[in-house]
Amino acid sequence: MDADQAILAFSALAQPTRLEVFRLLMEHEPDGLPAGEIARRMDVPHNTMSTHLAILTRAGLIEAERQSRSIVYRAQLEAVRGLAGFLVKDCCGGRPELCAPLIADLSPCCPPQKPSSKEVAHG
Amino acid sequence: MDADQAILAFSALAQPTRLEVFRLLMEHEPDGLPAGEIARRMDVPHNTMSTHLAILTRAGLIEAERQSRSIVYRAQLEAVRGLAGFLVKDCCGGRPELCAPLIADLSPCCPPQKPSSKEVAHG
DNA sequence: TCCATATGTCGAGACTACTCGACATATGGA
DNA sequence: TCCATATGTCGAGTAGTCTCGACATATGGA
Repeated sequence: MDADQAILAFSALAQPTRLEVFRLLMEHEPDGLPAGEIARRMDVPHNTMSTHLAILTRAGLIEAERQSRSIVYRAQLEAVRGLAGFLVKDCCGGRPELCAPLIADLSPCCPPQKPSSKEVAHG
Repeated sequence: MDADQAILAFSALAQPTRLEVFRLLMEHEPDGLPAGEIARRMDVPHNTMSTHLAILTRAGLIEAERQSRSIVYRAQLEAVRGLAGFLVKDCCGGRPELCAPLIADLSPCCPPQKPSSKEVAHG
């Protein structure tokens, strides 16, 4: 993930509809959702949504695959990894003392156990 | 970090000059840099830079503090933590199996070792 | 007060993004 | 081929962003 790619990703996520679409597709991993279904759920015209989906795709955050008449979109976990890595690693810059607490704060997000309740305490 | 705040942060970082300024200020933690120095280093007019700095500040990514006649800007590590957390935790959505590998990829970025010969000095 | 330095704010032009109607393309079925 | 469904592309209007000259504000020194 270089700076140009990061800017593409940041731009793509800096728009309410697209951010919600991305989160929606994250929830629907690994099955994905067809374009029409996404547009319906977000209450956005299909052509407007098509533009947003193209921008997210160009940023590498989602990927399209045709399934019969539908085109199913899926979130790209690799992109999230790359973008979060860019944010955190970039801050390191040879200075782990800055970066370490950032990662330490992320780790409790995914404990090696199944969460029974939805509580996520941060702060 | 809620969605609105995340969008502010993504928008702020989705611009080449601002992304570079943010990285520059990360390198200069915890001393920071005065606005004029930032503008000079980036070869950008001072008023243009002032606008960019205001946007980064409004997004919570940096903070200003007056020191005599200068206004010194510093990166906010808390914001990086929040944004990276939003990216990764948000992907969890009650599904640690998605999130865990993302964090696992970040961890080796900051091994628990001290920087040996590379002295970190502001130049 | 006056001046120099340091930074912020305003306004306008150029550029870009968002939206959506209209049309085009692609698939499946009869 | 014809039709219905599903999605993409184009064009135009509106709105927002980026940039920078000009001016305003804030600090320190004499």
